[in-house]
Amino acid sequence: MQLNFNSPKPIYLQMVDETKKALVRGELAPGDKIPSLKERAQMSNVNPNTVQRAYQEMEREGLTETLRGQGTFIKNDPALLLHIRSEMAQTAVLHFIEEMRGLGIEAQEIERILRDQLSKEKKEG
Amino acid sequence: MQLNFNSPKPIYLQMVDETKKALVRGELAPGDKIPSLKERAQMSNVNPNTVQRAYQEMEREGLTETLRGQGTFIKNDPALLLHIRSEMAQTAVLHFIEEMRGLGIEAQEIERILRDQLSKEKKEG
Amino acid sequence: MQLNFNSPKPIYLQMVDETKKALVRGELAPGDKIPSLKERAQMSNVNPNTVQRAYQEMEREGLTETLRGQGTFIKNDPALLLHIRSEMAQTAVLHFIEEMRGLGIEAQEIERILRDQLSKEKKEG
Amino acid sequence: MQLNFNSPKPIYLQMVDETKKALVRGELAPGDKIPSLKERAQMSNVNPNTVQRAYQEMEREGLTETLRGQGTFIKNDPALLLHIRSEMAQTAVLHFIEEMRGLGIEAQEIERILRDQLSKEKKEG
DNA sequence: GTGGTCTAGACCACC
DNA sequence: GTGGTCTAGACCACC
Repeated sequence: MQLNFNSPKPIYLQMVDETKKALVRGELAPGDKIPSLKERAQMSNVNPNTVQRAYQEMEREGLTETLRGQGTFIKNDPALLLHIRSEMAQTAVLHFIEEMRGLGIEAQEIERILRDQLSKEKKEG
Repeated sequence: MQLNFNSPKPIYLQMVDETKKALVRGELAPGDKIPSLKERAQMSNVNPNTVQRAYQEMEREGLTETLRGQGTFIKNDPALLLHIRSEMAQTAVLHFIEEMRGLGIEAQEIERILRDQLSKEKKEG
Repeated sequence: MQLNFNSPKPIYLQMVDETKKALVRGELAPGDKIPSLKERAQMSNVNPNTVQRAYQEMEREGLTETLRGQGTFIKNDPALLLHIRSEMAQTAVLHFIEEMRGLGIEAQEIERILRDQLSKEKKEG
Repeated sequence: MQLNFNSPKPIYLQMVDETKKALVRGELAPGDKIPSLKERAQMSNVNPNTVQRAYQEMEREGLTETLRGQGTFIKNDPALLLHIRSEMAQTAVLHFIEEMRGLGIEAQEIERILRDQLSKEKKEG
């Protein structure tokens, strides 16, 4: 859960994204309780109201549900994980292609650039 | 030159990026005069102060130079275009890979997802 | 006895209303014993403190009476049922009219909208 | 714009409803600018953050749109007014019928009670 | 302890 | 001046 306090992207949205990623990576599972507002606020060194805004957004998106006085839980919906995974991957790939096209770079070269970078990282990593 | 006024990315940085992309795509060439603050402000429906900040940033990055009383010009440096192109493509591909890894998706599947999307767009487009 | 835990209306008041409705519908009768705090708390999946507050409120409104060691009973007052029925119906109709007037909808159209909805439900139901 | 500070219904939701009603009653029109956060906060004797939450909710529901630095406007969508009017009237009538059914009161008597109240108000008013 | 609402007030980008 | 984000901290209903 690394937050970038200098990013123009609001912290509460970064928190939503990080929660989705944790779910997709299997670090969270449907039905899991997520930390309370105050716990998360302390962990992330952020104001509880900011956490609340993130949790509110997640609830609005159908990612979590809240049980009064008990806390907030990842929705226990088996399709949720796959849905979020494909949604986020789709967003990322579309954004990438759009960026490259904005540079006048087309399909073949886009693929090549990705392949080059991946194999470069493999050698180095 | 499409600006997204709801993006958290500051408008002036969006303007810098759009100028870079126009250059890379060949819509602008080294040595070209770019619009005056006021022209650009009207074209983009943006406050002249915002344009000024974009122009300052471009100057700071070595992308443009201003000739007193004559206006602002894309720097007449033959290497500039290639440099910006590879810099922006590099940024995009690194960002994309990082996003996908954040979802627990690794090299092979990243390539597959990109390939799928590109061929899907080819069919549809 | 359906409680809405996301309603802004306090749970204990929802419980009072539900008890009144059960009485008016004849599911409870004057003189009937109502469940103990603990029973009701378990049935409704609610904290006993919340039930207690509901029971206090019902006592305060003259709806119930408690006999030491024997439990809580719907008051054995023949007029009670009719009184509550007309009071709740009155509250509902006044609230409805006020809502509709707030939308600039006047008597004739209010009646029409109600009639339409009732006949629609009749056909469907 | 009368707010009830003692209602359990959150103030920000009351503000959303009041704005919808003003629109339906014709006191606001599509395209109109609504008061700025600070103006509205002063007018309503409420904290600007509370107003902002109301405005945010209206934006989320597609009722308004925000132009950076210029303010918040009722969306200029001709269908909006009728849509909200019928949505709110529908909600009210369904709620009313449900309340009455909860009291064991059925169609004919529901209609009669409404008619009686309306003609009573006519005589008195 | 748990989330929900609200106040008070700061700082920011943009007009 | 305009809305957007964030902090700090209060009070509430419910557990």
